[in-house]
Amino acid sequence: MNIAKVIVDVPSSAINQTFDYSIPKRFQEVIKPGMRVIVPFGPRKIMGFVVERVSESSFDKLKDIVDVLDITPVLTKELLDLGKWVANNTLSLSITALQAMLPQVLKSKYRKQLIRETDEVLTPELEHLFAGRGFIDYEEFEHANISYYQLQKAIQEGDISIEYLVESKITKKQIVMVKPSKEPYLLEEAIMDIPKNANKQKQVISYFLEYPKAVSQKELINKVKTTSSTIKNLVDKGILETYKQEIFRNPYNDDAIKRTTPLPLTEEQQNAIEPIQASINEHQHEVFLLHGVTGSGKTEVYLQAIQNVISKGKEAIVLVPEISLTPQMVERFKGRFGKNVAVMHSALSAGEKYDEWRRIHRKEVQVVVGARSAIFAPFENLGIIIIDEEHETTYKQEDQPRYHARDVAIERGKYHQCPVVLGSATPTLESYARASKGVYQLATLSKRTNDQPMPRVDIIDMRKELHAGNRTMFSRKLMQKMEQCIQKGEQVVLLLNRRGYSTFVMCRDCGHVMECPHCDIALTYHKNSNRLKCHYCSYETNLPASCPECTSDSIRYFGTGTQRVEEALGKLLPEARILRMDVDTTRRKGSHEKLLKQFGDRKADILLGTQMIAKGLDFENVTLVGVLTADSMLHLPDFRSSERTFQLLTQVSGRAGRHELTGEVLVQTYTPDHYSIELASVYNFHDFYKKEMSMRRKFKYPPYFYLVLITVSHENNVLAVQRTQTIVQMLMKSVKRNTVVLGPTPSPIPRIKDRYRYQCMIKYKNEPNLRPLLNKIMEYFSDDVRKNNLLITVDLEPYHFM
DNA sequence: AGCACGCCGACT
DNA sequence: GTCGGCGTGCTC
Repeated sequence: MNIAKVIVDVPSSAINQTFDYSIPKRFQEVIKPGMRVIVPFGPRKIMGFVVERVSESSFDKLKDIVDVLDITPVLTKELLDLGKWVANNTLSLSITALQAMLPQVLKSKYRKQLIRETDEVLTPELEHLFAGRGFIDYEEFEHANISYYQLQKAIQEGDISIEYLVESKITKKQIVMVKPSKEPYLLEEAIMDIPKNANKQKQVISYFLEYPKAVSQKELINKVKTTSSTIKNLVDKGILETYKQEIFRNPYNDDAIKRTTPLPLTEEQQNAIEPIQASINEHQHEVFLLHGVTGSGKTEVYLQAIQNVISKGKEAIVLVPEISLTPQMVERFKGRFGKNVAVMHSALSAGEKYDEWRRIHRKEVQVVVGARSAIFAPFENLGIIIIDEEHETTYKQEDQPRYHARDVAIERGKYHQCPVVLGSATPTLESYARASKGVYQLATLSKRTNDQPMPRVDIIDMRKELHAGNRTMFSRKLMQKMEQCIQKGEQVVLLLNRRGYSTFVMCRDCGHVMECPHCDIALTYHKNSNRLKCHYCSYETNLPASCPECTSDSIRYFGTGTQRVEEALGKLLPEARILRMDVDTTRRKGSHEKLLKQFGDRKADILLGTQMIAKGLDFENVTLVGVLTADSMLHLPDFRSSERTFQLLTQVSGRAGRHELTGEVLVQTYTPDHYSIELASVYNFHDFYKKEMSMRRKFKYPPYFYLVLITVSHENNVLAVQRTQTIVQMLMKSVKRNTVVLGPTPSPIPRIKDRYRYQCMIKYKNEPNLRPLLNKIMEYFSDDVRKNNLLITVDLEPYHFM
């Protein structure tokens, strides 16, 4: 078994296979599948994952593994297999799938160096480049204006050699520790020898007489009220010694979190949790869809199921959408399970993420709460996987590997024979349909735990406002309600559904809209910099003083950005204190929490924001929720737009009246009779489900059909269409009769970064050979991709169509 | 992907 | 003879 099968770190379809290496004697006891190794690959050295150990290879010129990067495997057998599964199911490369399972810092960086091998004089240019040094970075050579030929000759002569290095990005946080280097009785003697005036030094030694254990320098300085120079003096005298110790960053202050105990469950909760507990106890894989209205206590069900899992010595993964992974959310889990919880969140630094990952890897925790990628937590004894807010699209990764965390969860659930719980107030049609068919088990929580009714929702027809002469973006009713609310000292949440709308600049005379010269999309106006920016490439420009088309100077910005709403609101309600929450005000780490805390402390009357305020907020003093433009995403080119609208309205309505005070919701819209808005306003998920299902059936969309979206892009418009056309033809030839192949269609954004984009959509019910077929197509175009800069992306079960 | 190798054409 | 620019094929 002295041969290792290795997946090497080369993201290319030509390299998407294992390579065999022989394991040198010194590593034979060490190397296990799942470890990262360094292997020679052509002239270079690169990182690779050992996936298997075997005793024979069909390749006869095996090279040796040159180094091992891990002491224990970073990937378990299960995760290696899961990587293969992910690669197969998303048409991605094995190496990409494996890398996606690990924290960023475990990725390798590569460096190339030139080594001087002789003392003899080199050419003047090369002498100048080395400037007396024994080796230099290859980059330096590239920047210096020296011909490659010259270097090549020096290499041939053996005067210079090239070295390929593999480097790690790992940074381990270290602190300085101090401890006495003598026995206590010797310390007492040492005190005598300290000069009379060196009081602090004596105090430090006395400290160690009392607590002879090692202590961090920081803490010591704090306790004795001294400085590092005192300690350094004692180290120089040989009385103390310092050393560095690696510590784990803990971004959350666990001790400050109040511990909670399980709450008594309502009858509904009890009914919901019983089959889940049974699945845990009987070690049976099953998928549960927990359909619970906002405020119905889904989290308590999760917590008590996890409690059961922990008590069996097993582990739990909880996935939460990125935006609702707020400190409040984390506290609920840390409050119940304390230090037994790791948190994986994109707001953590790379080092912090690595430390949290290691806590899981070392089996120091049994629970991980995290965003999408936490589904790959290296647990070996999973007892439950929970996906909260199951309908959120952030669970689908938008770049390679394009996996859906829900699918991965179910795959892991099967392996570990444990339950997977999908929770939502507004389940996806896909999941609800499966539950209806009995593929998933459905559990329903229809009542709020505080027994309050859901807040009343009023739909306001904005067309009538316009007819009545109200040109502001606030209806008269909303204005009146806000005023009342603020007078009573209660708070308002205003949602601006900005997707599909942004502030664009248009000439009032000729109608010319400022667009990006590289992408077919309107530029977005940014007020703080007074510049126009493209959201798809890095292009930006100054706001022109006059229209570039007709030179008119009546060029204005339109649309309803949060900044504009804030301004308008400030004029209409000058006495109101407004807190704005959007990408601009929450970019800085921690600012999200700070804003929410301010609002919670009633430092503002109105919280104005985008999607991010729809999720998980729980403020007792909020009695009015206003949705400014409910239909802004209804007209996006996306078959899920009705579903998304329904989900968002339901989620945001749940923000009002969560406590004693009753809440009220006002929904402004230009399409008041659209079924997604009407049915959301009466909390009628069932009728929405039925109506939307009939639409999906009619237009052949999920859950009735599966989808594949192929996007082709190239600088040359004609070439892009032609290649898409070829793909469509290839598909048509091999596909079943009831399968639909659409295209070539220009992408909703037809050009990005000067590349023209075309799409092909496949709708199918059953195509067992689709994956090989798609692989064949990709293979067919591999030359065009390599030489011609053609780009083809295949997205199985897409969630974004732009 | 990233690298070497080799062929070719331009320049001195 | 010297140098740089691509196109091609390989990596255990």
